[in-house]
Amino acid sequence: MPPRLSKIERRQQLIEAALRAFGAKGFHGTQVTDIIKEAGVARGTFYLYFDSKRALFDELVEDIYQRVRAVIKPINKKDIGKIPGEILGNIERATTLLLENPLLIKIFFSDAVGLDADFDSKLREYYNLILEKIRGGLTHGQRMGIIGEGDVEILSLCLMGSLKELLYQHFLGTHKAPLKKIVEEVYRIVLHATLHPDMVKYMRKVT
Amino acid sequence: MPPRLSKIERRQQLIEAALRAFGAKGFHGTQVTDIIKEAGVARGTFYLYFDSKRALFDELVEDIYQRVRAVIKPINKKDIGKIPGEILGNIERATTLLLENPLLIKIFFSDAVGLDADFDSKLREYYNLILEKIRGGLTHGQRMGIIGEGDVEILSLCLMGSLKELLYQHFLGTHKAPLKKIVEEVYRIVLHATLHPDMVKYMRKVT
Amino acid sequence: MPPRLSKIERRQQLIEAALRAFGAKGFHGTQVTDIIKEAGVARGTFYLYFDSKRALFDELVEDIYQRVRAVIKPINKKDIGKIPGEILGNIERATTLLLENPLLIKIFFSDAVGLDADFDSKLREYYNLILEKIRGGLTHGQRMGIIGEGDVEILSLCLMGSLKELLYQHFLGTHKAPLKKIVEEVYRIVLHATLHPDMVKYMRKVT
Amino acid sequence: MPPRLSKIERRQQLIEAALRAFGAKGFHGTQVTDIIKEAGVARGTFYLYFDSKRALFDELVEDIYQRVRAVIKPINKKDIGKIPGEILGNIERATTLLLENPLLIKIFFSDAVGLDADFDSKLREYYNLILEKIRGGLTHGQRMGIIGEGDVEILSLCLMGSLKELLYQHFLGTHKAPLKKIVEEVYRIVLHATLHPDMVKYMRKVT
DNA sequence: TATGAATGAGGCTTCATTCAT
DNA sequence: TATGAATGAAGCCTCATTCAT
Repeated sequence: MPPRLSKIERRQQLIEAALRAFGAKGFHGTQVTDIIKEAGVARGTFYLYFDSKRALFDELVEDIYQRVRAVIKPINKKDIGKIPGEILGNIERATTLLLENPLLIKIFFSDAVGLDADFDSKLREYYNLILEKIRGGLTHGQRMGIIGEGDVEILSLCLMGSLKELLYQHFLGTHKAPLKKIVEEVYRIVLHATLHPDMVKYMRKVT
Repeated sequence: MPPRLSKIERRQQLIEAALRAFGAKGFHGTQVTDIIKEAGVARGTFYLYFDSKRALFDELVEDIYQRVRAVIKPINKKDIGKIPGEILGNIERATTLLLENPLLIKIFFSDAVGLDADFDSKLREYYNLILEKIRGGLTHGQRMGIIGEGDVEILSLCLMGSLKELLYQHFLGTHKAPLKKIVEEVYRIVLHATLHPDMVKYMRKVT
Repeated sequence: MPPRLSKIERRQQLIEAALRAFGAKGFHGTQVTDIIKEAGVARGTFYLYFDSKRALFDELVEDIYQRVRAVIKPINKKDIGKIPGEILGNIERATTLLLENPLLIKIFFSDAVGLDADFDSKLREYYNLILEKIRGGLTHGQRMGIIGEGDVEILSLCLMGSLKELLYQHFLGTHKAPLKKIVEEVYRIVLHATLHPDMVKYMRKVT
Repeated sequence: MPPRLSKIERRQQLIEAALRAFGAKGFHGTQVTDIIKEAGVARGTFYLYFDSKRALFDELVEDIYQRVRAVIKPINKKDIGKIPGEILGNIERATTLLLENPLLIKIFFSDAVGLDADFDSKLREYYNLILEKIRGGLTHGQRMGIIGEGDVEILSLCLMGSLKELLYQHFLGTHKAPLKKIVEEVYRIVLHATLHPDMVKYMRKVT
């Protein structure tokens, strides 16, 4: 009775159902029953496409991570004047991606946290890869005199933490500012907190 | 075998065992069995002190929250010159508390997240209360010309997010800077990101 | 191993296993384990068909009650001469039903008694509905001069009590008279205890 | 702190507490905790006086049984004219005893039923002893021409069933007729149902 | 490929009883 | 004799996964 779908479509259908279910109730709060009801398939069908509930979740998280990475472009360090704009672009694209897919935020920032030791270390790895990009940018910027003094380690954590918090609170509905506003403000804060005083002129231009 | 401890001590013993267990394996990963083994008491004893595994966890989280709140002192807004120092004090005390009790961080930032809808909303409430303090301080600061322009809502989220991230990464072991260093750096960033340019002279004094 | 049975059959199989188990050991003496062993299914299967051990028991009792009610027909009060025969028919049908299903008796009269306050009040309700029928019949009979004087309330309780006791003792094996004998004798007693002296001629006819 | 009581008083205190507790919630619904709270003693104290919750319950039931037996006097079969009065006396005393101690009814008729196979057979024994008395009286009465024809076995079960039902419903509150009324009516029914027609004149005298 | 009934290990909680003080 | 903290066997229910059709 469920319209015959190709293997890929059926798989996608299950992934989307799981996304909604995990997003709504978290990993532990979601039962396989919830997912198959949402997808409108039988229990056995689920295991035709995924090895386990956990395997599906892992896949979901990995996918989210890849999508985030994909929108973060390396910054062209040759042209100083363009750097702020490129940073801004990265922030904007990542933020847009996640804000447009609130469930991704919920799952990545909340369900995926504290699942178990194995998973936590994988998650840490993900964050580290993103952090490295930020760190790399900052270090480079300091060497070039764009970025002001300060501990790059800590600074990058603060940047990531800020972004995570903004996204998470946005998802929670506590703070429903429009995307554009968020991006602008984050950008302003980031630059204030990081830019070398002499660079403020570039900053103004962009904002 | 051990009616050696007073009721209060036994309770404390269980709380500490639970703290370790939850900290190590998260709420779902921790069985009552783990807690009682850790504490060295019988199964029934656990339920003599707590209604359920969940009730104990709730108590733990509530307790952490209360301890954090307790170290955050209201800022005396009369003496402008002292404000940065008082902010610094708050950051320092909260940070110290959590860094000295890494399990608190793990539980509050990770296990407690995404547990279920009910709990999430309670957690959100907690964060809101802390956010309100930050927001209040920033707003007041702006009116007095201490804090620069910018969206207070977003700024406060960034500040909290930064702190959370630093603490969490510290717990994860990714970033094991000494307490003093963290506090200083956070303070520097916070002020850079928030202070009105004219206030920089006060900032220098403190750092 | 057995997806041999239809959902309805499996359900019935479980009901019968439960009937035997409850009949043999009472509600508290019966574990879910007993029922599933008796039925030869796995633990989870039980909960596939019933919400809980208690829910199954409730259903059983409700079902017994419905079956008893179903055999008790309203008495046609137009034809005086037929009334005794119709009363006799009701007694006979109810008695037959229960004697043929001794476990029903055990469960309804014994296991179900004193289970808890909620259940007791439901049971009371059941008995009241049956009592009302008896009371109604007696009152009507008195108005028509068929039934002799006497407190209808008390009389109806005695009638029901007599029947309950006979059935229960029959189940206990204390008194294993054949069904026909029991029905006749009950009928005789009931009529002696209730009939108006002038009605004795009708009574003789039937017996 | 509980006023020093003699062993016997403390025991009695526990028995009364248990009577109330069992009466209110049944055997299974009553926890040792309920009894000791009601009695105001410590947990260990309970086991100083009774081997187990069950042992206490058994004792209670045995005691009820003895008290009922004690009020049922043998009937002097010499003087025909006095027999109805003596029967009436027995009914009256037994009824009075139980109606004055509603908890006894609840426990004996409800909690004690269906407890387990062992107990059920003991209970059956009790009832048999009482039934034997009734049966004996009826048989004797038939031989002397006082009691009419009919199966004594069945008749005696009906009598006991009637009494049990009246008492039970009285306890349940469904039927709160005054003691005197109940006794009279039962007596009337019993005699109607059992007496030889020629004996009606004696009956009238007593009522 | 799809179904959904069946499985059973796993985990939570209860409560009668014990025992050190 | 009294206490009450501690015990742990027992029992209920859940839910991810399997498998016969």
